[in-house]
Amino acid sequence: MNIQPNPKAAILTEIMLAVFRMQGRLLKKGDELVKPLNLTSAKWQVIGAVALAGKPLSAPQIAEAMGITRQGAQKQLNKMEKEGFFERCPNPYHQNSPLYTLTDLGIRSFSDAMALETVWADGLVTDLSLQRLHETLQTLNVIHEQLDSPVPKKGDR
Amino acid sequence: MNIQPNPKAAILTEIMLAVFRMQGRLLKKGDELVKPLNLTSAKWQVIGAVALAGKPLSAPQIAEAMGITRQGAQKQLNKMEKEGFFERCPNPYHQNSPLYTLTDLGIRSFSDAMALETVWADGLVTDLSLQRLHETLQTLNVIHEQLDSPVPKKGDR
DNA sequence: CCTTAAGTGGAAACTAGTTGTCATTATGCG
DNA sequence: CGCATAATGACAACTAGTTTCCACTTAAGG
Repeated sequence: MNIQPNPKAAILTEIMLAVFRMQGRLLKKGDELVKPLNLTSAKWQVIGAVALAGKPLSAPQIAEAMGITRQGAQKQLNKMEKEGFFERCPNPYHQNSPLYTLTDLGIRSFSDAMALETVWADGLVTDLSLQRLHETLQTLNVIHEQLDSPVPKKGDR
Repeated sequence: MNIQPNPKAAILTEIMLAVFRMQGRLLKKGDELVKPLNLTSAKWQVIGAVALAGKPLSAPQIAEAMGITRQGAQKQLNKMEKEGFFERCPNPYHQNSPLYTLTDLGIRSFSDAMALETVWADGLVTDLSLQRLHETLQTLNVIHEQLDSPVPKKGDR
């Protein structure tokens, strides 16, 4: 099963696979969690981006906060505006690029989702120490930063 | 920024966000890495599932190994058969459900991808200890197992 | 046997994201 | 001011997965 010579690289491979598995599971669980609020994981993330910014954002700003393309964010925004989670308000710096504000419904949905998520998360971490969680987060962040650097060529090591 | 009362749950939330960010980055990097082999991350994963099993698998078996639905796996398989990575061979136990074998091209693609991945992974883990990586993997696995249990009700804690 | 339930492939509609193109709207520089 | 360039929204086509339905095979029970 383990064909890779470097044991650290082998574990990293398993971490990558764990990340894939977790992502799928998290999205599914998230969808279930916020379904009563008429939300999906994706919509929840859009609302979260604006709520955490604490001010109206344009579509490209939301995209950047979420780490997706501006077209992807725009798609969700167009739907969510019709569903009443957001309102457009004029952007003083760009007439063609409105800012998106959370409506009352949007604000309420976010705080409801946050409440659900807190209860859920509490139940997941009982077996793990704070120290352990900290280290894990830090490790993931280190790997994530490394992912920004280019793929090394064969002669580079 | 941190509105959650339980510090462990708050860190877990950040771990979840880190997992989302990493998943996106990993897929993008994976696509770049195996593009010279005429592969994508998704196809690489399908090939990997069969290669690691060491024997031909049916579509539902591949789906289970990958953690996706059988229809999702079938879609990739139908495409990849046309592209010459797989061959169908008759399933003695189910005439309607062929087994998928890697062709020479499929086998070669997998080992080439593995070689590329090893070089890449080596470069990502130089800053991290084996111990640290082990603990991270273990933590992720604990969280993943917890994700299988149902969302706790308000009275459960 | 026959019938029923489970497993399977195929196809369609859907979610969520991507890339690419086009027209319009800023922005900055000469 | 005017013009090249960047930013933006709209739209279309694509990837990768999901759910849902239908039809056919297989397995198990009476």
